Amino acid sequence: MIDKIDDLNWRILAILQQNSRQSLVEIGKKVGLTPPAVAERIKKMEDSGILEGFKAKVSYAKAGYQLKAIITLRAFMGKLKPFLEMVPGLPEVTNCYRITGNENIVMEVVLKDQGHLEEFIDQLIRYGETRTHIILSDVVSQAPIKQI
Amino acid sequence: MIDKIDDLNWRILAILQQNSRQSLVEIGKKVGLTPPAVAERIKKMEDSGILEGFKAKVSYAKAGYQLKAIITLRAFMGKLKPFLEMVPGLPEVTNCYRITGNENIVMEVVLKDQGHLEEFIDQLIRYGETRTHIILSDVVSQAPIKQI
DNA sequence: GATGAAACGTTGTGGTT
DNA sequence: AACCACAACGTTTCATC
Repeated sequence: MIDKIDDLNWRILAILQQNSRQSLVEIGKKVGLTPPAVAERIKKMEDSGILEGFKAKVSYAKAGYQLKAIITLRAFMGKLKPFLEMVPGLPEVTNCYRITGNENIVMEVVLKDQGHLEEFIDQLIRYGETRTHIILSDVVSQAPIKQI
Repeated sequence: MIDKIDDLNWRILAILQQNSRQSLVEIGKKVGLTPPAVAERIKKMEDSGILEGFKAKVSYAKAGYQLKAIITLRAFMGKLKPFLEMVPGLPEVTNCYRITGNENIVMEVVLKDQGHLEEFIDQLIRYGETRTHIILSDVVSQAPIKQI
């Protein structure tokens, strides 16, 4: 397996992060390799775990989720574990992290409307104290990972 | 253009969000359509903006970013606009949102190590007061959007 | 990594419901 | 309007160098 990423692979990663639906011919032209060489490099990066997958990005708004929010949770004593087991089942939660600091959890959630937000927060109050921040706009959204 | 998503399209979206590198033949088998019918549905969803794109997911850790953090910023008077113009140029910032509440901004950042984190925070102090939370673990990560 | 051939997938046309 | 069948085209993959 490979562990360091060379410049050519960084360029391939940049291309695939921007748009993964390009043919090996197109990618090869951009980086100066033949299609089989590109295919082999992509396969090796998948095998080594650098490339975790290829996913479609769906518009939250067009899918009917008009509201996004950041919610932090400060779990009650003994309620963190039940929360961690329950949260992957919530369809509204797109990201959830355990964090250091006064709060234990931060979540990014998508919601239909304010009523939906209210219902969602009501589900959480038995696990801990929440703080909600409505997202007004995306400044940076899923920026590609760049070379250090 | 289409504005509502029918059940068949939701199933196609679920498949593409899980793995966008499946052939039209495979997708067609799963949803009970022929490849041209699947292709036409995907094209229409792209045209209407429901499908925003196809992107490769890269491992932060394997790319050399050992640390993730959530940083909130409470911008100083007159410093929010300069910050919003500057932040898309920071390679460490993968997501950045304007939010309601006491803080104006929440960011998700990737970093090499603690020294890198320190340097990064130092860049921000001229724009406002920051609060940093190290991410200990991912509980939910880029969950697919589901049907309401 | 390149080349060339075979296998496979995608895309367009025409026709059906 | 949405889908199917089939053919033409492009892409991926595999053997060999």
